[in-house]
Amino acid sequence: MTGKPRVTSYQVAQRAGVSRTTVSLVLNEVPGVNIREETRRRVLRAAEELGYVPNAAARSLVSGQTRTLGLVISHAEHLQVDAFIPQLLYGFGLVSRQRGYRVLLETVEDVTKPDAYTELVRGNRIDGLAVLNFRCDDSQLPELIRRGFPVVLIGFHPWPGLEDKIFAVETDGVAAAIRATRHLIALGHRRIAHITFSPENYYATQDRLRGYRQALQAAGIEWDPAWVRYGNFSAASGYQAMRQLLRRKPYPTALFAGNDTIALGAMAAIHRKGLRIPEDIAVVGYDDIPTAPYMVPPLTTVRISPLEQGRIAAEMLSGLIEGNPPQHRRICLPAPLIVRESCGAKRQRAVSAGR
Amino acid sequence: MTGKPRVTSYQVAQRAGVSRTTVSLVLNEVPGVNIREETRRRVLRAAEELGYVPNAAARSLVSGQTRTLGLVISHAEHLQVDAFIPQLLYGFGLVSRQRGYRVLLETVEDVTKPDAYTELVRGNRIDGLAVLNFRCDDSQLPELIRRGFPVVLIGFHPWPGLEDKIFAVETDGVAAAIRATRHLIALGHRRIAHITFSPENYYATQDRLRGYRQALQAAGIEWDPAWVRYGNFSAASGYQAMRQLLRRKPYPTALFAGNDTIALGAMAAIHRKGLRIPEDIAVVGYDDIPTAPYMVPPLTTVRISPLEQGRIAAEMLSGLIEGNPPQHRRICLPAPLIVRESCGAKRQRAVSAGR
DNA sequence: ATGAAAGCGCTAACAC
DNA sequence: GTGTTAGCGCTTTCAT
Repeated sequence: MTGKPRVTSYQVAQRAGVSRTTVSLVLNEVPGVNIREETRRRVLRAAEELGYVPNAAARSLVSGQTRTLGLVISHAEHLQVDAFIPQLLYGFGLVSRQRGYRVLLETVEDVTKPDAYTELVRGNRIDGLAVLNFRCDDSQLPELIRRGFPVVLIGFHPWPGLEDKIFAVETDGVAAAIRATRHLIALGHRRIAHITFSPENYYATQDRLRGYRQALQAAGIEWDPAWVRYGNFSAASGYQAMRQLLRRKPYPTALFAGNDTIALGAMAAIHRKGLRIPEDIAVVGYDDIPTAPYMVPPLTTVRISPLEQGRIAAEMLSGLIEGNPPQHRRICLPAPLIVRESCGAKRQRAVSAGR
Repeated sequence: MTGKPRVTSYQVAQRAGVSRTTVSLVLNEVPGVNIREETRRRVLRAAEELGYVPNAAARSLVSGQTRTLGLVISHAEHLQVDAFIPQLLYGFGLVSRQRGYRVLLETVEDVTKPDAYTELVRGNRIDGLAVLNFRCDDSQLPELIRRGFPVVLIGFHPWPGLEDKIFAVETDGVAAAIRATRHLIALGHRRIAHITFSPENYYATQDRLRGYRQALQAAGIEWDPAWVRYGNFSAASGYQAMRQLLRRKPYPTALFAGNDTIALGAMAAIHRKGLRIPEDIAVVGYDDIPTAPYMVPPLTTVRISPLEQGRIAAEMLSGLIEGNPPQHRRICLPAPLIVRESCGAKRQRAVSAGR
C-alpha cells in the first residue's frame, strides 16, 4: 500500500553499524545499560535520518503492552445530544497523550451484548479501560475487575462485593440534586416538577431523582409522581415532557431538569405556553453546559466537570497500569450549584461568568 | 496483571486435537480451504469454551493489518463547545464497528507539530486515517496521501497538485452561506452582520465568509468590514462579538452567525440589549444543532449532517483500505436552509420539527 | 484435508 | 559495552 519500503530496526542497525539490540537499547533508553556516547549518537542519527518508528504490533507482541487506553461509551447515541461526553473526551485525550497513551474509542450501542470491550481486553488491544455510562446489568466488567485488569469507572455505581476493588471518578449526584431542589424550596416553591431519564438508564440520573425526592421529603412536601416525567437526554424530550406537565393545572411553579439540554427544551415549552421564567416557572438544570449562561434566561444549574473527570480518569488509569495505583479509590468531585437567573434568585443583569 | 492464563491458538488446537494451522483456517474462514465439518465443529467448540480471542498484536504483526481506523481531530479544544464533532464521532463509530474496525481517536492540540498522527501510520497502528479540521499548513498529510496511504478528509480543502488523489466528504459551505445570506436579503435586510471564526482557522469557515460576501455583492450591497466579527466556536465568543456589533449605530438588522452556538450567544446579547428577534434583528445560524428548534426563538439555520459525514467517511475509508475505492472521490452533501422563526420569515407557532 | 515450519519486527536473557 | 539468540502468537506457504 505504501510506496516506501518499511524501515525496521535492522535498517537502523545497519546504517549505524551496530546490532539491533543496541538500537533497541538506545532508543528505549533502557536503564542500567551504559552505551558509549558515540555509538548512541550514531544510532539516534540513523534512526532520525531513516524516519524510523518502531512497529507497534511487534513491540506489543513481545512486551505485552500496547500503550493504548480503551474508552468505552455505552449508550453511544447520547453522543448526538449530550454535551458531557465530548468534554470528557477532551480531558481524557489530553492526559492520555501527555502520558504517552493512545485512545481507542469504543462506542457501544447495545450494552446487553457486552462482548464489545471484552474483545479489546482479551485480544490485548489495550492496557486499561475507562468505562462511561455502564449499565447496572453489565456482567463482563465485574469479572474484568476481579481479575485485576486496570479499569476506571466514570460515574460510580455500587457493586456489591466489589466496592474495595473499584476505581472511579464521580460527582455526588444525590447531594447535588438535593442542593438544587432545596434551592428551589428555599425560594418558596412547593410544586416542583422533575424531568429525568428513562428509569432503566444511568445510575447517575437515578441519583438526581433520589436527591430530588429526599429534598422534598425533608421539607415536608408530599411527593407527587405526576410531577416526575421521563425523557431521554435531548431537548426534544424536555420539550415534550414539559408540555405534558403544563397540560393540567395547577402548574408546577418550578422545574428541576435532569440535564441542561432537557432544561432548554422545557424552557421552550414554557415560553410557548406564554409563561415567564422565572416569574411563572423557575427552572434549574444539571451539567452547566457551556451554553447555559446564554440561555433565555441564563440557566441556574449544577456544575459537574466533565473535562476534569476525563483528566482524572486518564490519570488514574495510567497510574493503575504502571503500578502506581491512585491514593484514593474513588474521587468524588464537587458539583456546586451555579445560580443564574432562571431560578428567580437573581434579578436580570449581566450574563454570569462562563466557565 | 491478569490472573487468568492467556489463551492462545495453541490451547485451542490442543483441546480440539488439531494443529494451530487448522485453528487459524477454521476461525478465519479462509476461502478455498475445505475442512471436514466435524473438525470444524470441534475447533469452534474448543475456541468457544476457552473464550479464545486472537492476540491482536500477533495477528497484525504477520498480516500487516490492524483493523483500526485513525480519526484525527485537530483543534481538539473544540470538542468542548462544538456540537459537530460528537455527532460525527457517532456516525463514524457506527459504521466502523459495523465493518469490523476499531477507532483510534487522536486529538491534536498543536497541528503545527504534526508528528502526532504520523506516528500512528509509521508505527503501523492504523490501516487508514480520517482527518477532521486539518490545517492548511499541515505538511505531513500530503506526503501520506501521495504515498498512497488511505486517507479521507472530512471537510475538503483544496490542495494544489493533489486534487486527483484526495478522498473527502464535505458540504458546500459557500453555496450554503449564499443561501442563508440571500434568504436574509430577500426578507428585506441590507445591514447584515456576520460572526465567524478567527481567520487562521478552518477552511470551512472561510467558505461561509466567502458565501456571505458573494451574496451581498450579488445583491449590490456594499460590504462593510465593520460588520464582520471574529470569534471562536463558543457561545461566549458569539455573545462578545454581538455586543461589539451593538455598540455603534446603526445596528445591523440581521445576523448570519458562523455556527449555531455563536448564534445562541449572539441572541443572548441581543435580548440583553432589549432588542427583539426577529423584529429588530433577524438571526440565521449554521449547523442545525439538535437544540436549534428549542432556542428562543427557534433558530433558522443551515443543516449540515455531521452524523452522515461520519458514516460516509468511515465507509469511504474502509473501502479504500479494502481495495474498493469509492466511486466518487469527493462526496458533497446538501446543506439546506432550515427556516424557523429567528429569521422572521415565519410567524411564531408550534416548534418546528427537530431532525 | 491437515500438519510442519518459516517468519512478521521487536525485546531481553545470555554470551562474549 | 555490544552482539547472538530465542521467542512473543499468529498466518501462511509447502509438504504430506
